[in-house]
Amino acid sequence: MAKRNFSSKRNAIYKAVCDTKTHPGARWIYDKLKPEMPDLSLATVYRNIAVFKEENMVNVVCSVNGEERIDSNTTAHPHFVCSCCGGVYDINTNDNAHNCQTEILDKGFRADKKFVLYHGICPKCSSTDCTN
Amino acid sequence: MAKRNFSSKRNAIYKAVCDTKTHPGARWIYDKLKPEMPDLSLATVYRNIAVFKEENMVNVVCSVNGEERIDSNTTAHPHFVCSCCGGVYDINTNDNAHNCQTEILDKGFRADKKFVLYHGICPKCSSTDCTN
DNA sequence: TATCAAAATGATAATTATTATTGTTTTTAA
DNA sequence: TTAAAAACAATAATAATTATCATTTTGATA
Repeated sequence: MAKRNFSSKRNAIYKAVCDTKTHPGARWIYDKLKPEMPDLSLATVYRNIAVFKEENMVNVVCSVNGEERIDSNTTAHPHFVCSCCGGVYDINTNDNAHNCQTEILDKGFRADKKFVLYHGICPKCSSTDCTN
Repeated sequence: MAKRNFSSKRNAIYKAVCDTKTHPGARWIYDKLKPEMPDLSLATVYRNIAVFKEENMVNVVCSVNGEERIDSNTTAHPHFVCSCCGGVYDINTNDNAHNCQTEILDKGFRADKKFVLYHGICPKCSSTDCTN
């Protein structure tokens, strides 16, 4: 019953997700790894993201322009998505409620995850008058 | 400078969104209206949803299986998405933070919307041992 | 009411993210 | 070493969304 080791591809994909703050999508991961791993297939990136989801190693924090963005930090924390550049950021607020996983919900609803997402303009786009 | 009236199609689409608690996607709206409006095009549904978004008449509350789900109630309130059936629900909690639009965010981040989303199993799927 | 430009529409092609398929390679456990 | 299971690359298929374009509807105004 030894835990199965990850394949080298899977390890590289997971590491790429862990090593970035971009909350990447599949394409970003693929483009990042492809140069150093020329035989990587985009399908493999998608397949492994699916595995990571099942294993609760990542969460989907939002979709931006139809693309799912994931986070390897699965502890509850709020995110900010820039409606200009599409960037996804971790953010600090004075609201601690996003840490609370145990709110009492309507009778019969059993939640296992909670996501808090802000929409707006990020600092970079604010300063550069981004017109995306 | 009189405000332009909505076309009959646009009115029907908006009414369909307002009249349901399903937090529908484009396809749902189309299937709902098509019988009584046989010349309705799916493109028109998408086009008008885009207009409603621009005019802040609807919010996208989440994506379920790659499909955007919208809500005509644009006041801040939390949602629950069932990972079994894909249903999206309004939900009550003992957390009022989701009503607070004015949290102090990290320096330079300007939020204009906040979304709170729970993931879990809805009452119906809990009781029917849904295996979707 | 007739007219004309802007807006909206239907039909459908194009785009794009994601998933499925298939044959091959790698990994695992004995 | 070896056979089965898992993972893989390549690519086809699927499905949501957007773009195109010719036509129709709308609304203001003459």
